[in-house]
Parts: sequence; C-alpha cells; structure tokens
Amino acid sequence: MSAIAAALGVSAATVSNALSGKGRVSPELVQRVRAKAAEVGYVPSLAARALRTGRTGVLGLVLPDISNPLFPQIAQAIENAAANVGYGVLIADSRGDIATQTEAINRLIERGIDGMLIVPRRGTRISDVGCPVAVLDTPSTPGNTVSADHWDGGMQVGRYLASLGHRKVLIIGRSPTSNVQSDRIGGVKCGLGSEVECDTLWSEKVEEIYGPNCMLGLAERAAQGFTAFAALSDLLALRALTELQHAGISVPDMVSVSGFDDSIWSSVVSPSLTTVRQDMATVADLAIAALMRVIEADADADDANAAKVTSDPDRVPMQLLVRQSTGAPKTAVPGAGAFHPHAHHPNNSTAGEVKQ
Amino acid sequence: MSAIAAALGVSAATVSNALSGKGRVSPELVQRVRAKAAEVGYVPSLAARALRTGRTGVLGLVLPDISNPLFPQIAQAIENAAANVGYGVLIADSRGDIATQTEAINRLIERGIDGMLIVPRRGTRISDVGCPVAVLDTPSTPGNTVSADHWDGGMQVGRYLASLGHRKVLIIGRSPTSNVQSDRIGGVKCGLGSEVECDTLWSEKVEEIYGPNCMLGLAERAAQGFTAFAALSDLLALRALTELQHAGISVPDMVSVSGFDDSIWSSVVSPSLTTVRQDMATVADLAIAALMRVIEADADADDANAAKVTSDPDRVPMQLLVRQSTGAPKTAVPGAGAFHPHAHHPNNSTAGEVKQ
DNA sequence: CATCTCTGCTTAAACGTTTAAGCAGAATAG
DNA sequence: CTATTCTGCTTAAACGTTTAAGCAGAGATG
Repeated sequence: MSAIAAALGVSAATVSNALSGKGRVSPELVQRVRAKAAEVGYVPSLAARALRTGRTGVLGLVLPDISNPLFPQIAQAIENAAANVGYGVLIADSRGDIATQTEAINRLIERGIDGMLIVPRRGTRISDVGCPVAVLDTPSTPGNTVSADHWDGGMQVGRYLASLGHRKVLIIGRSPTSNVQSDRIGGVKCGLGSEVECDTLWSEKVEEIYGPNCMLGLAERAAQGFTAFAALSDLLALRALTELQHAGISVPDMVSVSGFDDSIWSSVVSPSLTTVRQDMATVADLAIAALMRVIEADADADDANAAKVTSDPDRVPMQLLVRQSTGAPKTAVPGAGAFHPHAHHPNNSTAGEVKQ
Repeated sequence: MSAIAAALGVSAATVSNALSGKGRVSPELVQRVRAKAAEVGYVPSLAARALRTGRTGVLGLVLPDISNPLFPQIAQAIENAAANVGYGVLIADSRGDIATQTEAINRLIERGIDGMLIVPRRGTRISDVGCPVAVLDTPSTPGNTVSADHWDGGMQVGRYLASLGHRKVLIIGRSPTSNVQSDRIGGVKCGLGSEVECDTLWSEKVEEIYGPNCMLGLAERAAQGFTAFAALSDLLALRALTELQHAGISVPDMVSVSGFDDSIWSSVVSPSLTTVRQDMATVADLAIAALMRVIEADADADDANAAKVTSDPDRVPMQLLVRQSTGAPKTAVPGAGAFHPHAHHPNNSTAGEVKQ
C-alpha cells in the first residue's frame, strides 16, 4: 500500500480512502489508485485490517459431529454464502460430546472470529458466548435462528403417504432427544391424520438390546401389516430399504419407504428413495444474513447488548421428492393414487419428481 | 497484555518474553506473569501476532467437491490434526470445477493462510501457489504428499475375493480419469491374480447412455456368471447392492459386493458392506506434519525455495473390513473358504471384522 | 582494581492498515 | 473584499504483538 502511495506521490491514507471509498478523494485520483493497485497486484493485509478494525472477516462453523452425512451439504452452503459476503469459514468439529463442543467454540473465539454458526448437538443449548451466534437447528428449539421447517416437511410426507392409501405406517427415528426428529414426527403424524394407525420405532432403543447397526425387525413389522416406513433420516431409510430387500420384501411393490434430507445416496439406490430435501442454500443465506445484521449492529453501537441473533426464527420450506421407493399399498383403495405418477421402470433414471 | 505489564510493574516486552519463553526472564517473574495472565483471562490477539510475525496460524483446506461422502472424514481428521498443533482450518469448496478451485485457492491466500491442504479434483494438477501446499490424492499422482495406499487396498480386496473362490469378478468404477480409482483397480487386478477373469464397468459411461443414477445392468452381469462385484467406492457398492437386491439377487448368498472407504452407511445396510477403510487420522497427521516442516523451514530461511512439500510421499496402509456382503460363490471350491468366518445371522450386529 | 561477561529487564521500532483531525487552497456567500 | 464553507489531500495516532538493541547492575576474571 505504501508502495502505491509512493508511486503516485500521495499519502498512504489517501490510498486507503481511495480504495475503500470512505474519505474525500477526487474521482480522478481514485481511478489512478485503482489502476496502480491492480498493476502491482496489491492485496490488503487482512491481519493489519483485523488489528485495526477488530474484525477478522472470519466466521466459525461449529458442527455437532462432522461424520453426519448431512454435513457436506451444510458446510458447502455455509461456505458459499459466507464467501458471497466476503467472509471465510473456520470449521470446528465437536465430535459428538459437549465438552469438545465448548472447547471448539472457545478455540474459535480465541482465533478472533466475528461470528459463529452452530449446528448444536441434539439436546444441547448454546449458552452465551462472547460473539454473535446463529443457531441452526429446528424452529421449535429455543434460541434457534433459522432452519428448515422440519415439521412442515414431515407433514408433506404424512399427507403423501396417506394419499397413497397407507393406513398403517411405521415412523423410524433414531432418538427421541433430537428436536429435529421430534418436529419431523409431529409433522408426519399430523399429515397422516387421525385415520391412519401409526407407531414409532427408535433405532437407538433397538440397538441398546441388539448392539449397534443391528437389524430393526422391519420384516416382522411388514408381516404385522405396516405398509409404509417413514424414516426420519435417509440413513435410517437406507437401513430400512436394505433390510426389507434383504428379507425378500420388495420395495415399493410390497411396502413403501421414505426418508429425509436427500442425502447423496438417496438418488442412486434401487429403488431410489423418496425423501424430503432441505433448501440448505436458503438456510445458509438467511443464517449468514442474520449474523451480518448483528455484526453490523455490534460495530455501530458496541455496547454488549446483542450477542445472539434474535430475528424471529426463519423457517425455510422443505421439498418432497417423490422417487421410486414409495407407492400405493397392495390393498390400496382404488382412486387414491393421485400421488403415484411413476411406473416403476427398471431403468427409470429420473433423479426425482418434485411434488408441487 | 499491557494491562498485565502495568499490574506487575514491568514492560509489555517482558510479558511477551515471559509468556513465549523467548528472551531472558527470571523464572520467578515468569511464574507471576503466568498467574496474572490466567487471572485476568488474557487471550493474545492473533491478529496482532499475525501482523507482526506474518504467520496467521491458519491452514486452508481445499476440497474438490464438498458433497463427496468421504469429505466429513477428511475434514474431521484434518481439523483434529491441525488443532493439535495449534492451527485453525479454513475451508474452501471448489464445487467440482477447476475455475472455482483456483478461485478458492486465491481466496485462501488472500486471507493469509500459512499453508494449504488440497484434495485435488480428479485429473487436475496443482500449480505452484505462493504458499506451502500438501496434496492429498494417491501415491501415483505426481506431487502427491501423503495419502492412503489405494493400490494396496485394492490388492487386499483382490486377494480376499480370490481366496473366497471367485473366478469372475466385475470391477465397478466411476471414471477412468480418477487417479485414486486407477490405483485401486491396479491393486484389485493384481490381488485377483491372472487366474481370475475380470472386467471393468465405468458408471459414468453407462450414465452417458441411460442418464444419471440409472441402473448399471448388474443383474445381467450376474446372469453372465460374475460372482463378485468389487466397487471402487462405497457409493458404487451401495448402488450395486441395492440394484442386485432389487432384482431379487441375494447378497452374499448369490453374489458378493465390496466397496471402498468405509462410508457412514456401509455398516448399517443389510447386508453390511465389506469395504476397505482409509486411516484418515494418520493421513491427516502426516499431511499436517509435512506442512509444518515446510512452514518452519520457510520461517527460518525465507528465500522462496520450498513452496511444495516434497518429502517422499507417504503411503498409509488401508484396512480391509470384512462384513456381510461378501462370501464364497455358490460354486466355490470347498476348502477355499478361509476368509468366510461369519455365519450370516440376521441379527449379526458386528460392525466389521478386521482382517489381519 | 579494572575489565569483561552474564543476567534481567527496558526502550523503541516495526508489521499494514484505518480514521480522526488538521490544513491549504478554491469556491461561495455576504 | 472579507468571512465562510467545501474540497482534496496530509499528518499522526492507534490497533497488540514481537524482537533487535541497549543498558544497569552483579558476578566472574585477569
């Protein structure tokens, strides 16, 4: 920067003003400064700027468990949204347990981040940290900033299954302690309506008895008359799908399976999984925007009032993707099949038909 | 920091020396400074330090495609290894295309990172960037720094399948342009030996004709006498598994399926997938260690000689995880079943038996 | 006793920005 | 013609560290 100043015979302050457009600089000089800066390949020192302004231009992303298959989507969306407003993203993995989560948060703060995005471990509440925070969980979580409308997503699944004619549905969740899963369940039940018999299976409970990754006993459930298995995540849906197939139960001919999240594998398995997609890009954009508002506000009036993003929690609609793993039950009432548009063609390469 | 200095009646420089252990400070004073620092909750300004020393304590992680299901493992391992040596990790997603990759790299550099870890998009070579770089690809890639020994992993799969008695094996890859996949194929073929008939199927080629996520025609292959399907990734293995099951072909009773990478779902599907795991933690540790060496060296003699990490590329062994998706072919020669220890029990909850 | 070395600290400069304050000249107003 | 305002720039301080250089006193050495 001083090189530019020297080359043009002006002061460094003027160059700074010219580039930032802050002070009073003649338009003509601004041009020359810009040109010179481009010529010498000037890149401002973020460190110096951070030192002076107290803002680093970096956000922290705290994830409950990086091995979460949804993580790539989240990280990509957040990174993208942050980059669009000129911010970098520092990742922190809390590897499941709460202590590590706290430690990770502290590490981020020591690094001098301007704000934080937290996808909280299920069940944890984020205590006040010393910087703007956006929480990405589910609308019903207190302190949540923005998230997909999991309840609504569940409702779409419920309504869809009911409309296909299913009258006995098994909801498969992992753990009742997850707010996200609770919301999804509420939605599914609501969407199914009161006419549909419906039971919930928690994989964690089953695993307590039979060990991790055990079978869930779905073949038996099918024998009991359940015709649809609404899993609360694609991982569970995949587990259900393969378990049923492995037991010789054909999907969707004999029973239907649906998932959540549109994970990477949901479209490549056979039959491809009907699922509900979160619009991560929008969630990320809203989260970043909310953070930016707080950061700006903090910069203006830096009394330590607004540590938490509190705009009324945005809920982003989810999108039902109807694929091949769902269909009318064998005993379906004729005429109820408005939602069953796809013949199950062996080489049906459709990535997913979108409802609505 | 100046507060500590004032409170103890010494200069700020002395406090700095005391905390860093650099200059000459009496042990007794060091104690008092440490105590005071803890008392007032002193956290050093990374920005100021970065400005002064030119080192930010941040590494960049460039990923080819964040939606890669292996990404969580990589990111977690890298973040962990970096945190252990006091570094933060800034992520950059190159969303597949090369232009974005270059742009992402530049963004990182402008942020003033000390070094970079790149998992290159298949086929791309990393040109000289202006900072230390570690490339994580596969040993046969020129410029590779450290990676799992994919060739060896392939060999383990090949040998294992051959030992089970398979004599006609289909290798399923995505694209011949991937160095990782090439190495894996080489290993598999080598491990199978010359007695085994073996063909390779590229999913990308099939998809060019039938569209994305189409079926791969594996039932037909099974009819042709292929008894084992060695996929080069767990995603392909999953695709194979479900496609076969969906066609009514039982795994592993009729044919075997194996994958690579021990992805999140490989242990929960039925039957659980035999796969080969990369020791990401070790890869990450080695990569970080290599980066540290270059960064240190750069700091000492800062002539711009060593921009690339060039320790002879480390190759980390892979580990075959034998699960339920592989077994002896129906026509297996009796006595060849040394590798088939597990009865296929419906509720077999084994997460994976480890060979060797 | 004079000189040298070592110890434990201080002083001061530097890193590269931003930004408040100031100042000379030109334009405008009375 | 003087007083005011505006314009376009400069000066200087500040952000919080690190680190080279310096310096006074204590102990060792000749």
